[in-house]
Amino acid sequence: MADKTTPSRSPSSLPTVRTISALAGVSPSTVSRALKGDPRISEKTRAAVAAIAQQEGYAPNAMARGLVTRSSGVVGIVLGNMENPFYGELVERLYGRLVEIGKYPMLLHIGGETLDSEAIKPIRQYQMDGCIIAAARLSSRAAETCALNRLPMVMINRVARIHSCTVSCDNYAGGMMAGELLIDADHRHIAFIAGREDTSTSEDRENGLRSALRKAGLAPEGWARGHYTYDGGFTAAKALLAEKPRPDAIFAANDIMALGAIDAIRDAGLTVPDEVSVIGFDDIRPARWHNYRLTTIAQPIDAMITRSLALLTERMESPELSGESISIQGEMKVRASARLPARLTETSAPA
Amino acid sequence: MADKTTPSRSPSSLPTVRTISALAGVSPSTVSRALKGDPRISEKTRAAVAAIAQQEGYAPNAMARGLVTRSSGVVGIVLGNMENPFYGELVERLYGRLVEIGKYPMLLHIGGETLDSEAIKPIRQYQMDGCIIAAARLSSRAAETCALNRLPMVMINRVARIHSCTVSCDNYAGGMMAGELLIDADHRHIAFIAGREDTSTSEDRENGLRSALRKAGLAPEGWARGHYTYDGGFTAAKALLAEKPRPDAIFAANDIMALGAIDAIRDAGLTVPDEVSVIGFDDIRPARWHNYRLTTIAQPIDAMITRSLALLTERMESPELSGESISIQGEMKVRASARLPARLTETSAPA
DNA sequence: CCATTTTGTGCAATCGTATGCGCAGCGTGT
DNA sequence: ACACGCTGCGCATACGATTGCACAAAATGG
Repeated sequence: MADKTTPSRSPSSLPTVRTISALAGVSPSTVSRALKGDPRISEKTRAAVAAIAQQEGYAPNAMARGLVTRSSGVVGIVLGNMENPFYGELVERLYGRLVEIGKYPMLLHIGGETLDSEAIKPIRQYQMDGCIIAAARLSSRAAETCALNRLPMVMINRVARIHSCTVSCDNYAGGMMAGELLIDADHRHIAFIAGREDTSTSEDRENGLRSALRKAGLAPEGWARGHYTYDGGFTAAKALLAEKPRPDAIFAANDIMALGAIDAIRDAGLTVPDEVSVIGFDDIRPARWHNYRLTTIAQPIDAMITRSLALLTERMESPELSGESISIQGEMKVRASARLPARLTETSAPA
Repeated sequence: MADKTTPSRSPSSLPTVRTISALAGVSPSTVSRALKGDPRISEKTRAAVAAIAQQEGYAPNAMARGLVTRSSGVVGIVLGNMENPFYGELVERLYGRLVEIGKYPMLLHIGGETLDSEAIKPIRQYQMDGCIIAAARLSSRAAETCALNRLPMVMINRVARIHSCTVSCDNYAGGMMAGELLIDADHRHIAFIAGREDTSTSEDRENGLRSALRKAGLAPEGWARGHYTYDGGFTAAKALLAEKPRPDAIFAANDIMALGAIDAIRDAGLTVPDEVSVIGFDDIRPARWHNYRLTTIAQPIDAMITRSLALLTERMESPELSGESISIQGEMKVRASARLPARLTETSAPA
């Protein structure tokens, strides 16, 4: 009843390479080669096969292919806490760039800080081609496993404890820019709201600020932890405002905390930036909202993605390449949440 | 040199079922059965195999397994515009629930409205077990393909044009609740900010509002489109405020537009809720921010996920099940952006 | 016109797992 | 003691694509 070329299966079943080869009157190998443009296949056959494949809506089974090529076309991605819109923006843009290079993103983890070996299991099970890790770190056992398997991997916004690739914004320079802007505007009591403990991003931004302060002969005044959340930023700012002398400027390690800080300042009956200036980091979309108009250092998301993917694809071709760290300059976005230095205002406000 | 059980491969290579079977002195089939608890395997062998597998860090290759079982363990997810924090929250929670049932989410699309057949290609290539589509719809060709392949699929917050599953908040009831609250608080000029064209969510919420207005003998006043974005909500509100009579309340089809509306109202020198009340829909996290304290109808995200996954898993077992639509009641969160009805305030404000 | 290269295609093995079926070995009933 | 059923496990094949190698046909050179 069922001949060899069309084994008896439910009619809705997907076409396989055999279906196409039967229809085209060639062997499965020829179909496979034709479809991927192997130069050994004549142009005539290639066109014929392509036409039939197109018409039948054939697409090679990724699992079968992955089994033999040992490359699944899947790259894992792990994201930070989704309360922070930064990761939404990141994944949105990252997604598009990945499919452009023929890779599909599988979610490995969201929102946790440290990935244990359980969390990275799917990497092995699905033989992922690579992995992009934003704002998380690996447990030492997990890192070991990845290194052992030579998994191409790039961390965004966290330095890895193992020898691997890192792409980040130049957090130190960003912190310095923030500090300089505040100092230029004659702020003398500058406080800092830190992110989560033990995160290089927060530490680097803080160190940048401190360096600017030191250069100006100032000491840091006021420090609180905001855990990278809105509520954290809010309560941190509340605490800072209660100190004496009250800070006249606050630099938060990320935007979402900065927004919390602005709300806390206003909640305390003070105005931004007249009584307290606020600067954030990231340039998430809410930073542009009319109510906030947050002055901030924008992370160069697109550039970071470009570099990340370059590092990744290089290593997918040559796994022996060693780790590399790239840091890209951020751009200061001057808005309304921080008082401007006199030299900037005098031209725009001649009255 | 290389014996049969350990074919010559790079030393870092992953253990396979053969590795384990050789170590345990049993056949590969026994290993496979032992690890999935086949009752035909004796307890003793099972334990021995499990121990070795554990020690070697063995995990079955998902692609090889998927190839024969015709089920990949992957479910596709498509998300709406990530400017809206709602989808960040959704994916964060959805992710956890999926891994609980042993499925891994692969991103299929983000932010676009209509999925063409190109976009759903990975569904076939990776033989996905199912698909969860939030705030998007399928082109008719794409829908056809899915139906043909009997792909279990559930749409969140959009009704499908084909016979499939839908889970959504009861948008009509939600719109009505919003309307009733505003009317109770003696608002008489109630405007609406719509989302994107042709989205059932926006239309249902609007119809709910209209129904409440009708019941109170009121006509809707003011209508503008906000495209489900902050900026859209901002400009829509600006336009509405310029109309005469000026609306004394605005109901926006989602929170992000409502926040834009609040900012527009304040930007116009008016206060919320004294001069204009605002109600949103979703209960995204920024709605709780101190600056906004947005009164809104909360989407029951967890319940929606639960029901979605139930529909999905049912259909993964029995693909012949027909489509089903579930709508779940939302919960009104009364905050500070809408004036309260007298009956609610008199007890709490006895002065 | 024959030998040799080039070009295009097919055969068959392979990737790692799952599973129908067969087959030992053991226990049990008569 | 013999037949029979039951338990526990292995053999072999299938899943769908890729790819090294062999090989036929066509092109080329002498």
